Order: sequence, then structure tokens, then C-alpha cells
Amino acid sequence: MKKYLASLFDATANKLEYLKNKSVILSVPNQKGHGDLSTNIAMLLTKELKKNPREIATEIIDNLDYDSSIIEKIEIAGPGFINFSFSIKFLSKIIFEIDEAKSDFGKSKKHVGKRANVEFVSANPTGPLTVGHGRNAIIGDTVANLLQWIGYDVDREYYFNNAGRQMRVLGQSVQLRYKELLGEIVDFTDEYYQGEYIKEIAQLLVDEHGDKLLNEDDESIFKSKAEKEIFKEIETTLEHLDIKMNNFFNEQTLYDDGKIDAVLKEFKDKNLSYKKDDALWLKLTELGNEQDKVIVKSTGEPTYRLPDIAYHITKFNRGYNLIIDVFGSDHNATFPDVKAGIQALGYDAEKVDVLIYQFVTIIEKGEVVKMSTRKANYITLDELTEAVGKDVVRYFFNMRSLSSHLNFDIDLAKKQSEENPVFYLQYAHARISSILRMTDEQKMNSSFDNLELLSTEAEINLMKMLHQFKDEVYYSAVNYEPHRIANYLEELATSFHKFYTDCRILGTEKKLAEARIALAKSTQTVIKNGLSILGVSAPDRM
RNA sequence: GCACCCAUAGCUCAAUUGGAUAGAGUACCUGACUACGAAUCAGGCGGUUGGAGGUUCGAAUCCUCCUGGGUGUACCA
Repeated sequence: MKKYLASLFDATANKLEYLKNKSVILSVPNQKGHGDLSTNIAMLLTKELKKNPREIATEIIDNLDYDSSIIEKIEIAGPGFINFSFSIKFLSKIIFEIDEAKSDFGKSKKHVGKRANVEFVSANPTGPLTVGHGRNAIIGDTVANLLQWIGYDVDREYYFNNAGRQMRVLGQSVQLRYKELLGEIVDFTDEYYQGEYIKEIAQLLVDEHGDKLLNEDDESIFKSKAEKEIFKEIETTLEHLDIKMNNFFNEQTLYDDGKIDAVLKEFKDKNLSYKKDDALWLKLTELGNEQDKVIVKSTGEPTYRLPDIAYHITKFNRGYNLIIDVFGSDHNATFPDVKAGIQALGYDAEKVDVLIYQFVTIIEKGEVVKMSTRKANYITLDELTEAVGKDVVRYFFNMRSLSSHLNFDIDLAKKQSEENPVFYLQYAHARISSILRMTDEQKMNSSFDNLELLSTEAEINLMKMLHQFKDEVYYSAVNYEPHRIANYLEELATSFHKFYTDCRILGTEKKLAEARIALAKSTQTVIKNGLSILGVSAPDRM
């Protein structure tokens, strides 16, 4: 619909000077009776032309060279909106288009040939992923899906650091549990990782090495065992959610490959760093930020900023056109420094988009559950997935906008009932499968020959919803808003259920029945495609 | 103190990025299965969009101030 109107306006711009180089925004009115698409262009032009918006609208319409078999009606309404209504003949074409494209329907080629890197999860391997990481994981993976739908070649990347203090403590924790298992009395204070998994890893070491490690004086062998085991578990957890990383990027390689030194040298050459109190500072104030920050501590250890800058530069050098980081709101202060740093080194920081999502609050039995990894007071992502299933986890984390503090109600998620919105969508899909099984048995076919018979309100609404899908995908993708897809699908499912109750197929006159089967089928395709973006399955039976 | 985010129906959240009468779900109250799945549909109840100003044809959305929450504010990541 938009495509056709956009081309009309382009053509009209040749006749009306003031429409040139204006982007005409077409939107779906949220009020029934205001047409199928609407534009506010006339109101936007009032200042420039010093004319009444309704006059401008009239002039534009008079110069629109439209096909009356496609557009049924054009109206000027309210203060100066131009509302367009489309014909059934045009609306119903979508059914045919969907059938042609099938699982590709909704995809766009706008960004074909471009590469994107989506970095997400990126939890250091100090313990199992928690429900908190779940939101990060699902958002990252779904945004990656969306980018693929608009043509990007996408890599999913996990960045980790196995060198810091946390990891040393992890190694020591395992070492202590190991000693404990072999009968030594240890003082396991609460600075150590308290989780049960530490004991399990220690047990593995006992099984493998017996008591031979008792005299190890440093924790490194314990640390590397822990890291290996924990990563194995993290990957399994992600797999349970259908998430597959293309690349695990170890921060350590930045040091080994000299990338850190190279960045340090560049900052020095550009006179952007200086020594003060034995530490090396980055002149962020010169780059427009609030204050200078330390990049190498007086101990000689870099702060997180330095490797982060070096890491992002590798992303540029690896040829990505779009670089996305997914962070929790606790990181919101860190990325301006990093962005300023890479910009200063001559890279286009505009290509880096940081998605900040707000924290998840877990609600169980109506109460807030507080969590901490070190204190082992948490619900793991795996436990959650096991309890409610992949589809529910993915849907729940996708259904709200990033900026909203998400309440994850475990009891609601567990309910396999009408209160759980996932099932509403899946039910619509399964219901269509059921219809198709039924019509198949009765040797009824779908047909595109008489689609203009689809003329009831429910049928027309459903077709309009189908028309919106492609825009919805594009819009969600470029704005990184997966929740829009979830909202759209709920609306689509509602339109379908309404159609189902109003418009029968069995026992209806043959031509109309065939057209309705075609409509149901195309609806099913769109539901399935939408769910696949979210990573939720579309069952044929429930 | 400062910075970023948030505040919308009893509850959980939307609102096409400044558009028309602010919408869904849930809860509560009605009604609809002897023909395609009632995990559904229809109707009702529910709002000064935290408060006060401002900007303009038009504000939940932008600006200022206030109130109340979240997250940071390190030579932690």
C-alpha cells in the first residue's frame, strides 16, 4: 500500500514544486473510519506555503494521478489529514504475494551486502547464566534475526574476559572446595563464589586428579577447569534457547596480538593521552566528554576502556557496517568513553549502536526475588527455560520495549493457559492448521481466482493486517524494537480469531470458501514468519 | 550533588517516534458451543498519561521546574 502511494507522490512532485524533496510520511490511522493510510503532509506545509492546510490538501489530491481501481476513496479530514482507502481488489492481492514468497514474506533486501556484528550476553564465565542474562540473550538474538530479515549478513558474538580479579576468585573458590572435598578444613568466607556448581567442578577435578593437586600453590589450574566447565554450561543454556554464537572473542587475544599496544601508541601519537599520578589518562574532555578517564592504572593494568576500544576497532577492521552492543542499564555510563575513543582514532562511531535494556525483576508468588551471582541467590536461565519452555522465555523477553523495566512473573509464565499470551498466537496458528487438515479431507482447495469475494469487515481487516507485516518488520529492525513484532502478532491473531468466528469455511459456497482458505493460509504464513523472527515455534497442534 | 533511564486503567504494558476520540491483555460483571479447536468471540466497567508551567494548528511524546523510583557516578567490568 505504502509503496504505491509513495510512487504516486513522487510523480506528483513533478507537478507541485513544494512537494519536491519532501518525505511524505504515510501512517496507518489508529481510528477506524480514517482510511487505510493517512498523511499529515498538508499540515506540515502550512508554514512554508502560508495557506490553509485543507486548501493544500485539495490541491495535492487534484494533482494525484491515481488508479481508481486501486484507491477507492480519498478524503480530507480533521485539520488537514489526507486519508486513503483501498479497494478490496488491491487489498486481496497480498494473499497471492504471501503465497509466492512463503517463508520469505516480510523480508526486505534494503541492506543486502552489508554486514552486522551483534555482540550480546558477554558474561564472564564465573557462573551459570541467570534470568537477568536471559533478557540480554533474547534481545541480542532477536535483533540479529531482525537485521537478517532486512538483508544484513549478521554475526553473533560473545565477548569475554578470563583474566580479571573475578576469575582469580573463581579459581580460588574451586581450589578451596577441592581441598574441602579431600578432607581439609577450609575457611570458605563469603568473598568466594557460593554456588553449588563450584563444588561440582571441584568434584570433577577430584575424579580426574585425585589428591595430586593438593600442593598446587596457585589457582590457575582450578581457574581454567572452571572456565571450561562453565562455558560448556553457558553454551548449552543458549542452545536450549536456540541461540548459536558465531564467535567467542577472548579479551586476552587483544593483548597477545599487540592490539592494545597499537591503540596506546595511536593515542600517544595523536597527543590524546597523558601521565598523571603514575597513571595514563585519556583526554576525553578534548573529545567532548565530561571528564578525562584513566586507561592504564598506576599498577600498569589497563582499565576496561582500553581493551573495549581495541576490541571495537577489531570490529571495524573486520569489515562490519553496523556494530551493535547489547548492555544492561548498569553499563550505561561506560560506552560514551569507548565511543569517543574510537571516534578519536578515526573510526565512525555512528556505526556503533548500543542497546540499553532495563533490568528484569523476577516476580514469584507475587513477590520480588532479589538476585546475586556471587551469593548464589539466583534463578538460572536454564532452570527458567526448563520450567516454562523456550517459547515462553523468548516471548516474554521480547514482548516489552527495551526501556521498560520488565516484570517477569514466573507463575504467569508457567501457566499453560489463556492468560499466557504466547499460547494465543500459537493457538491461532494451530487453528489454521486444523482448518487446513479439515478442508484437505473434504477435498477443498484454496484459490486466488475470486479473492474479491472477501468483503466482510473481518476479512478486510485481516487483509489490512497482512499488508502491514513487511513495514512492521522493517520498522522493528531499524529501530531495534523486537517488541513491536510481538504486539503486531497479537493484533494479527486477534484479527484472525475474529475472522474465524465471523466467516465460516465449511458449508460456504465453493468460490467464497476457496478464497477464505487462501486467506487463512496466508495468515498462517505471516504468523509463522513473525514467530520465527522472535524465535518462537509455530505448532500445528497444541 | 551530578549523569542516564523510567512514571500511562486496580495490575502488566502499547501508542507507527509530534497527529485525529490514549489502546490491548489481565482482574471484575454479562452474553455466545447438537457444523471448521470455547486455549475463542461479543458487550460492559475502568484515565486530569505522577504534578505545575511552556513551545504550536496539535503534546503521553519536545523544553523548564518539582515529586517519586531504577542504574551509574573508581586507577572495578
